[in-house]
Amino acid sequence: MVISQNDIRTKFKAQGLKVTPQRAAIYKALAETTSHPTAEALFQQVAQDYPMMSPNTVYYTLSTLKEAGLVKEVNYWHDRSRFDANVTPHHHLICLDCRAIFDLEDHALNELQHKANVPKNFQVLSHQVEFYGYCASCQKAQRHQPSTSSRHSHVQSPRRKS
Amino acid sequence: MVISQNDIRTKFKAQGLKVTPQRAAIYKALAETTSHPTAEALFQQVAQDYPMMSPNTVYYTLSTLKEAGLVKEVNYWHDRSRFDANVTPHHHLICLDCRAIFDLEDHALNELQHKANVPKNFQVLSHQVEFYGYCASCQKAQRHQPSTSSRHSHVQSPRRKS
DNA sequence: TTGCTACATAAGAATGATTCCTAACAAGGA
DNA sequence: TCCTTGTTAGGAATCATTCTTATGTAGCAA
Repeated sequence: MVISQNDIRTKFKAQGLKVTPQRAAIYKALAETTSHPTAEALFQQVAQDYPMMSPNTVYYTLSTLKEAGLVKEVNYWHDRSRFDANVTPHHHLICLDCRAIFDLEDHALNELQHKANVPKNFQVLSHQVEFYGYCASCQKAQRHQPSTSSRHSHVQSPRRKS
Repeated sequence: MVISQNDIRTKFKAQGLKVTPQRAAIYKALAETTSHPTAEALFQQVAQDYPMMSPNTVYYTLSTLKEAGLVKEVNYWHDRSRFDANVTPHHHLICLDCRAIFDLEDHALNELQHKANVPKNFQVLSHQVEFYGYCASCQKAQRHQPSTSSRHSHVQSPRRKS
């Protein structure tokens, strides 16, 4: 999907973001693919037009665009491996604040892969539903404290700020 | 949930795994929690009983148990961040072989969070369904080649072996 | 148009989860 | 009990991501 400089400018302005050539190029590259690239892949591509580009800028820009809601991190939960000895099909509730993961058993959800509109040429072996939101404790905490991050600890906090 | 040494021995034997004290302790710790711990958290806990334990052993053991199907990595897709400029609700098909991510639009899936059996005290903001399996290309490739990993490249391969 | 200010960029160093390498060890079969 | 092979511990290496800092520039105001 092609996206014009004007579209980009409009989107950025709407979020109060400065429009810089690097920033626009990174967003353009991401908006014109459906391949869910890594930061590094984006860097490789954009660097062809901007040889001085630093990987740093890609990380910084993606983080900014993410905060502005213009891009999404597909694998939100990528920071560290999390393990489970429960290998039967089940699903997860993920707290965006304290990052706790709760199990959700819901038989109806287990049937999705037979019902969803998956293209025939993709062979599905399993699936998993992730619900994102706030757990009971974090909802309570939010009534009293400003909304920074992890205020209390069911779980160890992420290794990096965000 | 309590799990006996005998249960552990039985499960391990069934998969042809040696039963070592460290390995049993790591599995026991994981089987007795629903908190989806990180490797480091498991290490912290198990190290209380096995002061000589190395983090290395935890990683190695988890990888072994994972291959044996005794444990699961919750966030399969944790290795590197992947980005998407499509911020509208949609879902993903994830190829276990080449690790490509394909978009899936399915309006019915978008309604799940209103239908699923989520506890009332968890406030759901969004959700996402991930289907795991093999994409068309990887299915074809598997007819000819032994099943190691990434054989062809829609996408850059992971930075580490598995 | 020009100058200012705040935010953006580049470059390099630092961080930290995970993996690699290797030597000593031990489980389990013979 | 002995051997073989997979396991463990320790330390070094890897590499995505973040931090730090100095320089650059977008966008507003005059």
